[in-house]
Amino acid sequence: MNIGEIAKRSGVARSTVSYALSGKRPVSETTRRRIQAVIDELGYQPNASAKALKEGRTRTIGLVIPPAGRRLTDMQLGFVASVVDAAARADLDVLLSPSGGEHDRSFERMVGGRRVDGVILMEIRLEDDRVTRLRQSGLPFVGIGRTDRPDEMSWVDLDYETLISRCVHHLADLGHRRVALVNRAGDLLAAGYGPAHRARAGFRRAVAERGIEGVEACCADDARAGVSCVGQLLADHPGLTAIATVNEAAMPGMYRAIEGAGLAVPADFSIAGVAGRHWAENLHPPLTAADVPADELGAHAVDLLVRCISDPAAHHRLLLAPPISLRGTTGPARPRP
Amino acid sequence: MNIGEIAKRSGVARSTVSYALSGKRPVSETTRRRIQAVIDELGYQPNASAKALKEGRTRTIGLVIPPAGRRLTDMQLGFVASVVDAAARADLDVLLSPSGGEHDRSFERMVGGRRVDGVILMEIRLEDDRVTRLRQSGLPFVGIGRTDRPDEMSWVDLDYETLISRCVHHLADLGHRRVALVNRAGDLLAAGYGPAHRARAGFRRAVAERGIEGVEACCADDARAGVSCVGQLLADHPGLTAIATVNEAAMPGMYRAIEGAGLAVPADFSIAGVAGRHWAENLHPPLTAADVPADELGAHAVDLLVRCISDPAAHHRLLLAPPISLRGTTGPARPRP
DNA sequence: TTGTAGGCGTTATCAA
DNA sequence: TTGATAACGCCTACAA
Repeated sequence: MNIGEIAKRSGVARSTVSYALSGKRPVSETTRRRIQAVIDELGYQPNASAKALKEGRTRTIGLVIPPAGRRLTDMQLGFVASVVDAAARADLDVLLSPSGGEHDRSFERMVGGRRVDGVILMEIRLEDDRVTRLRQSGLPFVGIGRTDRPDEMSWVDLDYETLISRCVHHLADLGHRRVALVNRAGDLLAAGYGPAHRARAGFRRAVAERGIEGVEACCADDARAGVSCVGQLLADHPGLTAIATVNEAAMPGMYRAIEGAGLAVPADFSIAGVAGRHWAENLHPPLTAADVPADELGAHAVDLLVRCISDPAAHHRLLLAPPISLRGTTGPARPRP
Repeated sequence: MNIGEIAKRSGVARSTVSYALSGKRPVSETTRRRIQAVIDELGYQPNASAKALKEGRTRTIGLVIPPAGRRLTDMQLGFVASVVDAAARADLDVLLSPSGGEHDRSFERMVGGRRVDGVILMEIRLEDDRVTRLRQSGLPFVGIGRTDRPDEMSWVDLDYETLISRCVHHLADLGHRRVALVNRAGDLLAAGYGPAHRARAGFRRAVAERGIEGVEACCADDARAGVSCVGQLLADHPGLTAIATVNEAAMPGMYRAIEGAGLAVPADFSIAGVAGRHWAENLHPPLTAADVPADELGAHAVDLLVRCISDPAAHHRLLLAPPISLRGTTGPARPRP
């Protein structure tokens, strides 16, 4: 079914059908109705490829997600869901590309084949080939996260450095003198993943500012790694009384390790972190954390991208530092039993 | 950058460039090389819209996911990831549509605008408008899940009826005489969501077969609902000694409620369920469950869809009933303290 | 108020 | 071995 068929059956020219649909030229009420009747009867809808070819835009945005090998965290899932949702509200479709570091066919198809009008890039590294590729392609794009040259692109990001720093200050205020950072996985840190680096930087800064002792550990993104990582920390550092963490996925395991060591939270041991609100609330006990507004982040990213598309020269940035919500996993420091 | 430009700079006709790229017609080695050099230099890649228009196919599949309002379960996330991954392996792109029951613009764009060559439909209801719409459109599609007329479409599904029945039999074998089913959310059941209905059917059948007492409860898909639901069950039914469940997301809460009632798992109380392997393993203690092979399901769906696309007349079906993995949350029945 | 015609970038048929 | 040309379905400038 195409516009020519509709035109023929309505007894008008193809252009008249087109104008009746777009409203860009007045069409008499009678012909408009006749055309509409035929369209309704046959269930016609313009072919998206032809339209995209003619108009030079696809009304589609690309969303580049981490490849499926490593499973997405709850927070990342929140981003994806909110991007898809915000795009749908703006009548934009979303094309997904699971692309990691190297050249990736689906990414290349999306960018090189001009399948999309713009791209949202998740899980950006401090140095990122995909950013380079997108810049040279001229396609508008927005990062959820930023590289080490943040002024050269548009992005929305969480201020992990500030957030972790606030956690440490909060713990120091409660009298904790020996605090550990449970960071993301070691390979992410090694690969130059921004949040892991910036969390470390914020941790070091705050620890120095307060003159307390800081211990750093990397931990894979799952509950079992959390158990062993925190188990090790507790064993190695008897004076440790608190943890600051950005590793959402490992938290259930961290709780378990603390409990397993015979410590009560927050009476004997404190935890503060950065996590999705839903995640923090559903832990037991609910986690004192800076609540990552995943929904907002995705919506903001779509919003910025739409602006980048209409004005490709401009860059837009948004750095969020949500406040810490006290939920009861932090308390006054007390020497460990 | 388009094929005409490449042709001009290579000093050949547009068709020659096209053939050099597709290999559908012999091109002399020298011209081929000359063309390739220009292509490499300019980084040319055919425009996807033009190609789709000409070829009549987009090399894209649509994936219809539940709208973002209700957040996806771990298992659903696994489906999405595996579909995207399997599609990427087959050099297919994935267009996402968050569409629930009613008419949805993004769904309509995808189907009516022929933006995709086929569709994978998640979270199908026993009666589902989207299935009706897809059938009339003639677009090949595969359901992850099936309607109450399963012979009229292609699908992959889990045999929830059999799986829950096996859980009940396993519990009965251990001597449990009073067993509860913790089903998915009540509104899902009311909306005619297949897995919830089939889980109930399997539960009732097995309970009848074993002549034991069954209690049914619906529970929203999150941990806190699990706490209150199981808390209520334990309070209302003192003789209850085991639970069978398909509500993955509520399980952490269910554990918590059981623990809160002073019961140990599996010494005092048993649980068996259906859950993603990753999920079951990461619970504490690890859950005895039929492991949903989410990765396989997604890959199978893509595979079936590809076959449906090449032969639109045929229907393909796949019903999976993975065995129960014993992990230590079920034990001999013992009267509750 | 409506019709005609050209072109978006490709692929494929027909000729050379 | 290669080139000219038509066609995919749509939108829109121009003409009537």
